[in-house]
Amino acid sequence: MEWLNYHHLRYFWTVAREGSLARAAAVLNVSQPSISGQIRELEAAVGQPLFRRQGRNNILTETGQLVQRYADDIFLLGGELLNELAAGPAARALRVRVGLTDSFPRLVANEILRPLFLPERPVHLVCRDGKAEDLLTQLAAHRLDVVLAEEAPPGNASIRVFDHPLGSAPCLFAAVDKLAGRLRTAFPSSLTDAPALLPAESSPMRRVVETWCKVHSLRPQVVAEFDDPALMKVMAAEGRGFLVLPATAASSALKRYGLHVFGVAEDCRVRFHAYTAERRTSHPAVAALLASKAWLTAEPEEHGRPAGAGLRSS
Amino acid sequence: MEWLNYHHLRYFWTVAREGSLARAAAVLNVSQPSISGQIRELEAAVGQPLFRRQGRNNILTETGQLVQRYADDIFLLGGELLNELAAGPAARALRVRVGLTDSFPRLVANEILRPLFLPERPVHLVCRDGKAEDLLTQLAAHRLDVVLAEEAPPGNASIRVFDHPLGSAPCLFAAVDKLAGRLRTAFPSSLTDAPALLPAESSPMRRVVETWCKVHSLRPQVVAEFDDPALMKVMAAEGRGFLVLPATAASSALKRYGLHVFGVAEDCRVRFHAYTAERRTSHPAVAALLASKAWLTAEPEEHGRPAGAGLRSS
DNA sequence: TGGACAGTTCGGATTTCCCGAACTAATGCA
DNA sequence: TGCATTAGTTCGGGAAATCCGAACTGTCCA
Repeated sequence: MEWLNYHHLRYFWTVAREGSLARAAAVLNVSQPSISGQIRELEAAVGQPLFRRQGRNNILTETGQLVQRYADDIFLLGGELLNELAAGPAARALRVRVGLTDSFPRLVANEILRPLFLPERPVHLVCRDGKAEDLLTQLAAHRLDVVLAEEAPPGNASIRVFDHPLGSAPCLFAAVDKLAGRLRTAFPSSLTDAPALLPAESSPMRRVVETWCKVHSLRPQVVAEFDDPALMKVMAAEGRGFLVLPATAASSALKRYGLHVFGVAEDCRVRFHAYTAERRTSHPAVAALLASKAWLTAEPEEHGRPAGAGLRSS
Repeated sequence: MEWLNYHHLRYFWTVAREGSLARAAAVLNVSQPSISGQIRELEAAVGQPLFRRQGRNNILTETGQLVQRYADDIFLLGGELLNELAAGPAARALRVRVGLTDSFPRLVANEILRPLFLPERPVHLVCRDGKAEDLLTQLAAHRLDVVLAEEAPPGNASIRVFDHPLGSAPCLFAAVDKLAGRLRTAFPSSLTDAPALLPAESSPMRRVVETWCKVHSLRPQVVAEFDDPALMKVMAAEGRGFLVLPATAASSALKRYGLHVFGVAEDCRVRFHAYTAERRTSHPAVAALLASKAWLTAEPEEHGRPAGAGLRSS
């Protein structure tokens, strides 16, 4: 027996519930012999009797009870599905499946995803983490609706992906009060030899910062590097070094960990991208997400308008 | 649409998983047109498209995703059922469904049920509480294998039940140390005006005790009565009164609550009964249960062999 | 612009399912 | 004890579903 015959199973299940063939026949709008035959077939497939005749009524064998318990669940699910379908698509929560690259800043994601929560319709958000490569595979297989990343999608891939740049944010430099005070003067050159807590080598954020440092001839002392941004912030709160954050939505994180901004690098920008599998997504919530970029500091037309302790690229 | 067509659903599900009609056709050993047709029928039944053609491949619509999630669960269950059936009945845990009347002493039940745990085969015990009447209905409907009660089954019932007396146990009288010491002397006449914690009016245990008291012209002061034996014991531990327990397996309860036996009434016995729906049960574990009565104090041939502070019936 | 690929439509064959009629077994009542 | 009643089975023929191959349509890629 390769597959369960759900038709037979449904007849069996009805008989088990109703307690007799005759009643089941009435419920199913079908004649007794039909049911009798179908149950015989199911028993043949299972290889064991499901009912035992006890005088004039049928009682379930042990195997029958087992089958009944499964059938209960199976047909309960089927009923639920029908209910949901009958309710119509408008009543259902709109499902949005978002992939986040591991290094994608969580607070930025929070801001980007804000417009998903449309007023018209309840939303069911599914967030999956993963490496960019895996997420792209899932996107192509339509198991994700959109992927958020910090880079443009790799060109080499055989997978077809459409890129939607969401803009960029300048980097903030932050640390505990004491360290921040020391580094604030003469920023950014004060970073040389300053203790740094950086994202892991593999992350785009790290590459951006490294490049920027090289351009400005800065050589901070790397104290630690992290895959996990939360751990990084905890360490920063302990005063072990400064860290670099995208400006977007950084304030709540800073407050939470008691950190203070001591510099902004307008010309050191992280970029945020959304990938979709189709050029024009048909998913209304994703469309809303791509349309609304109000949350982001617009990319400046030209470099070098220092803000606060910002600086001009050479 | 009254019922989900699980045949159509399975085809749909396979296509959704495999990603294409052609691959699904190969997996299902069936031609493309068959699948195409079946899916069309499912879509007609659902009233909404499940797939949307995107260039040369099919992707799931929102509704399609919903259906897929349900189908995942449904066919997972079906697969599990087949696995269990293939493993054969010997490997499965033997399911025993026992009904306990609300007032049935839990510790006695524990002793009675001990022989269920057969060495040969794993057991899955299901214990249900309820009023005797409800339990009998369930027994008749073969939703229980055996019911444990403290009385013979009511004769009036139209339901056919077979009674298996399991024997009886004498009543113990227990209380906290201090109270027990006071009541031990001149037991049982010391019970008159002593503070009593008794089971609820409705329970057989209560009736047995009441009758016994009447026969011996004892009039304890009823302080409280309980449906819940655990609460009764807690109160007893507080020293609010004495309580009455069946002798069987009482020791652990007494130790747990710091209570001491100050009297035994050999002629005040609670009886234990098992009911089954058939005269000779075909359920091996239940048969084992009925066969083994070693746990019980045998009913004495004649009354009045005082044990400890026991007494002779007048 | 044509060939390869993926899926659909169509008519006819096959399998499964279903029904009514007749039959068997257990129960209940006289 | 015997007969009516209830519950289920067996057995044909007929209806419905499912299935297949062949021909057709649309998309992609070279």
